[in-house]
Amino acid sequence: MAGEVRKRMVDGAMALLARRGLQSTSFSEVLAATGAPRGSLYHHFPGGKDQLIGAAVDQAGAVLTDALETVAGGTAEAVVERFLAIWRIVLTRSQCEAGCAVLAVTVASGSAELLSHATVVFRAWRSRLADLLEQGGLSPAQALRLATVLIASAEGAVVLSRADKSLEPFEVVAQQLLEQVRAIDMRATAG
Amino acid sequence: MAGEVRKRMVDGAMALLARRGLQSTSFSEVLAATGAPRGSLYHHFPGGKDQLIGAAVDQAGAVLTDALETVAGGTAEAVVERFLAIWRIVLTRSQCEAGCAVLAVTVASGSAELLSHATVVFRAWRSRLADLLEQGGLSPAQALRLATVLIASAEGAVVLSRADKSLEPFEVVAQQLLEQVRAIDMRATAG
DNA sequence: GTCTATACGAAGATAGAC
DNA sequence: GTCTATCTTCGTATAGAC
Repeated sequence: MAGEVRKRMVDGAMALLARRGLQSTSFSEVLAATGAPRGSLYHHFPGGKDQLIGAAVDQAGAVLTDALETVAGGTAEAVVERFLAIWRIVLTRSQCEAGCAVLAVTVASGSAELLSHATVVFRAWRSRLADLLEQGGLSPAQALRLATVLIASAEGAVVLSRADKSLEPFEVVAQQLLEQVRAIDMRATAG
Repeated sequence: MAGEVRKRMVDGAMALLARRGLQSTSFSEVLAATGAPRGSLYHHFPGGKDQLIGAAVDQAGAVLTDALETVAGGTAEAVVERFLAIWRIVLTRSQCEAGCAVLAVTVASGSAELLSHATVVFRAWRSRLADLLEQGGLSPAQALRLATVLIASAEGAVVLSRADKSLEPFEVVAQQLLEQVRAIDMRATAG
């Protein structure tokens, strides 16, 4: 297939971004991690590294939104649980050595164009999460607020757990977020 | 003074880490940003770049804990407000282009030794914040939980605001954190 | 304690053969 | 579409004069 090698490269870049940051996500590392041929790099990515990283950020965005679709139509609590579960998997699978590729690019972005990819992905997450939470019973305003808090808290919690090499900070934050959505649900049900 | 040049270098490294990440915090950039003499680098930091970055992370930790001391003895709400105000200043002063130096190192750490500096700083923040919140009226367990949530949420919110080039995501999260500490306070007062 | 010069390697990017 | 070879730039690190 035509896009086979390209996909391997994007996957590799995404994984490296999440684990080691923008600096270490070099062409050599991507090729070593994927076994992709070096000669294909500028064939698939004539724009060079920025194009490869941009594609990796976009894909990281799509992977998460896709993973969220399994709870479309569920309760707000189920949406929060699903979102947290995704990040918990990232941490556990990597022994707390990997995190978010989009965050990694945001805090180390060399070019404005690359940063704009991260901007778009975060906005898309926020927007989709808000939709799902609204479907789950929250008011539009509540849904948008909670979506923002959810992304910020989870991203920060993942960083703390990486620094601590322990799930504990993440679980403390996860617990708090679940209590929060339950409290909103209760108020909505009561009101 | 003996430590004058060294301090300028650490300050410059800290600022660059917060704004552009670990990759762009090169010796050349640090020297260009500080006007410090190149010949002094390995005199003050025989351990090379890791030692300089390690010192910058340590100092970033100290800067925040120092800034928190002004609310020692205040209410839990005042502690939260102060912590948020510190990050708000980082964002506003930089037009949302700077964030946390410790986070930057955590997600791009090249060496285990460097990561351990970040580990220590995050733990120190958490511990000191929990102390202050406990002094402000929270139970020890509540204080530790809120300190963790506070750091995670603020760190994540700063990243979102950087990606969005807008204070809005940060303010949404800040509002939520303030409501949270007020709710705990009320329960404590009522109970 | 500071300076200049330089060695060394890594990374991004390009050229041209196959 | 892939490969090898190479060029340039940059960043870390060292040496040795002042």
